[in-house]
Amino acid sequence: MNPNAQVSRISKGKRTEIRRENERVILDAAEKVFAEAGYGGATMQLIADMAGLPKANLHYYFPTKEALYRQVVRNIFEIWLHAADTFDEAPGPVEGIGGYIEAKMAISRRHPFGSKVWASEVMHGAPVIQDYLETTLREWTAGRMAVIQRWVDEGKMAPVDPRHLLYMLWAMTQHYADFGHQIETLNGGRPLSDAQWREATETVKAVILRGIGVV
Amino acid sequence: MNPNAQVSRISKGKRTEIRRENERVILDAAEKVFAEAGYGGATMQLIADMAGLPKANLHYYFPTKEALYRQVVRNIFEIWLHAADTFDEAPGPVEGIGGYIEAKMAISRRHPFGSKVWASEVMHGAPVIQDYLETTLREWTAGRMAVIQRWVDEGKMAPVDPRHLLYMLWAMTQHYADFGHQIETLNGGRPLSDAQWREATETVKAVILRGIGVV
DNA sequence: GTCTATAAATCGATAGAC
DNA sequence: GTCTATCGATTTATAGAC
Repeated sequence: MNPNAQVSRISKGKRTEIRRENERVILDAAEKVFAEAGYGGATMQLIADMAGLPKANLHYYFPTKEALYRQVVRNIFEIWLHAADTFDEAPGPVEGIGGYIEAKMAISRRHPFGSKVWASEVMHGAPVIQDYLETTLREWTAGRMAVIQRWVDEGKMAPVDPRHLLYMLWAMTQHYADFGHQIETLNGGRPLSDAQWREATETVKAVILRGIGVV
Repeated sequence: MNPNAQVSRISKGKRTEIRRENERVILDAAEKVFAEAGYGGATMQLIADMAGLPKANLHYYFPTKEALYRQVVRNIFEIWLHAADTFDEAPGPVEGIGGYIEAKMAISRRHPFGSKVWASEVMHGAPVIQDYLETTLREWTAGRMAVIQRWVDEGKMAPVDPRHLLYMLWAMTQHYADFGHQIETLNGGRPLSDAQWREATETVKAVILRGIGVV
């Protein structure tokens, strides 16, 4: 019997589909385990159990634990980047910054694990995505700072330092994901309801938009 | 020869002093290593090297890695708690909340490792200090929310939800410690200067105080 | 109270049958 | 492409001499 028998029984397209589906299952499990246990605390066995696969299969799809982690971080980074489309198309700070806050709060609710993995990566000195910080993120930041500065120059908002305003927006919106456990505990042990998420988003928007002098 | 010979050569007070000094050195090293590597990534060997002691000595002063970690987290928690003395003695939100922002920003600069250990602990579900969240922090939060609500009722500030305002203050001030590496990278790889820390603090204060309608 | 040596457990990664 | 068994390295913790 040929040990490669399955190669001839399963089409190339089928194998590609199996690979894509397994990679997705593994990445979802890895994101959760890395978020809840940290990189050092996460084990391939834990991720394998969460994904419902034998541990060896993880090494078949991702050569090392670090390669798997790297892919998780990259996926999150992509989500962050596209959260600011509202920024570029907005006529002014009310729509631009208000919309950015709404988009980032929605991401915090939808991708809490990804946000935590990102926070953990940065807190530990960005050993894996340092090059991204120095290239992509730096350019992204410079572009948005320019937009904010233009609004200031046009008199559309109070003269606020664009850099620190961006940091404030990142901090407040990601806090609801990264410190979600603390917020949940202070909410009587219950996750925030739809109404409470709306309340949080509206409060952040109200304070910031008033704080930059546009309402 | 008596193996306890040193007991008779060293006084009880001297031994207490040695213990206190060694515990301090170990705790300082542990705070830094836990912050930079995470709980799972930190090893007793790394902490011992950082402290300049043999690994076995750590186990002499702290029975387990978890007990050492627990003490590090507790120390940080105490620092957080006393950061809000300005809150209680202030006549209004300008001094109270403005002073709180200044105090928290100063702590972020002075204790960046502690802030990161706390953030990491909360992000991973607070396995060690969950009871503190449910008791001390909950009471602390309720007390400050009452003060803010009183200011709102007295017309001293705009009607802003006290709970989410507190979360915003925590998020923005701690961001400068927890995401310090990212901020440093976006600052050309250099730590923030004295002037830049002042600028950051003033920007946060200006936006928040204007945002709650007191300036 | 200090330190070396080591026991006991765990983890990342791989070999090799299927 | 799947899975069991296991190797080799690392880690927490301790034993025991000094």
